[in-house]
Amino acid sequence: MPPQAASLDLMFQALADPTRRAVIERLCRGPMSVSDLAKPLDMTLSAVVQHLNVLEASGLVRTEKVGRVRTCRVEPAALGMVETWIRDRRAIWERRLDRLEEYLAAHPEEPTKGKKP
Amino acid sequence: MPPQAASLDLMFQALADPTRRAVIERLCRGPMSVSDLAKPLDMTLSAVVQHLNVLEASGLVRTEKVGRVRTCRVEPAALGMVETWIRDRRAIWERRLDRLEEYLAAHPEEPTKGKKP
DNA sequence: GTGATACTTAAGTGATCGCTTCACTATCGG
DNA sequence: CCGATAGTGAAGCGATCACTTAAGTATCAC
Repeated sequence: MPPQAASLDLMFQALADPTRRAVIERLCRGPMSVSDLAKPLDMTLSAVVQHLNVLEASGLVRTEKVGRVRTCRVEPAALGMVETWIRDRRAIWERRLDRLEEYLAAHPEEPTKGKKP
Repeated sequence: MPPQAASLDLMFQALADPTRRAVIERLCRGPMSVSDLAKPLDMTLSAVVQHLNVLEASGLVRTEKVGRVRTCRVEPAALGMVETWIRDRRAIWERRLDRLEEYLAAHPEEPTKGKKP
């Protein structure tokens, strides 16, 4: 799989499932095999593997097979992409707020279309 | 709708769709009516309203109807929740990396289970 | 009032999702 | 070699998704 070919779509999609978020949380503490990841999850190994495929396709998780065990680890750069998108939106929103305050400071006590008695 | 009753599930789900992310990007620049939001989107007004329902249910967007026009705006606190989740994961991952470096510094040139000839 | 505007609601459709079962392949330990 | 372990692949199934069309309601401008 190409390294940075992952899209925000796939990442957000992957993060939308609680099972997959739980997998990521565990992998942030250290790499783990598929079976170990599956142990606390209340579903078949097959289902876990399918979740892992989604996570890997999104770029959030990278896996490597040695012998018969596939070891999974998080790809922090991918999480960083998501974080960046959100931070950028917030920055734009905050910049807008600043301009609004500036405007209100420049036009104090503007009547705001006061109602007629 | 209850104010902070929104879940990460719904937020990530909402953000997983490119149309909905585009809506959020536009709303970060300022509030907008449903029809204005719909104008550049290549789909029916009905479809846009459905996307907005998803966004509002997730807590990412708040809307208010005055007369016959519904005005939509982003809810930055919700975006903050998503950002926090990601930042927390990254923090855990980085803390782990630090411990690893510490360990490697304390045990320099550890043979790493050298292969027997 | 009339007519246009701004949604709203319901029903339907084809695609994708999350999961299961079952059968299968590879690898390791002894 | 054998049996257990670790994972793979495909088919199927009910639920949800992202739309559409079509018909409705409420508000505004005149």
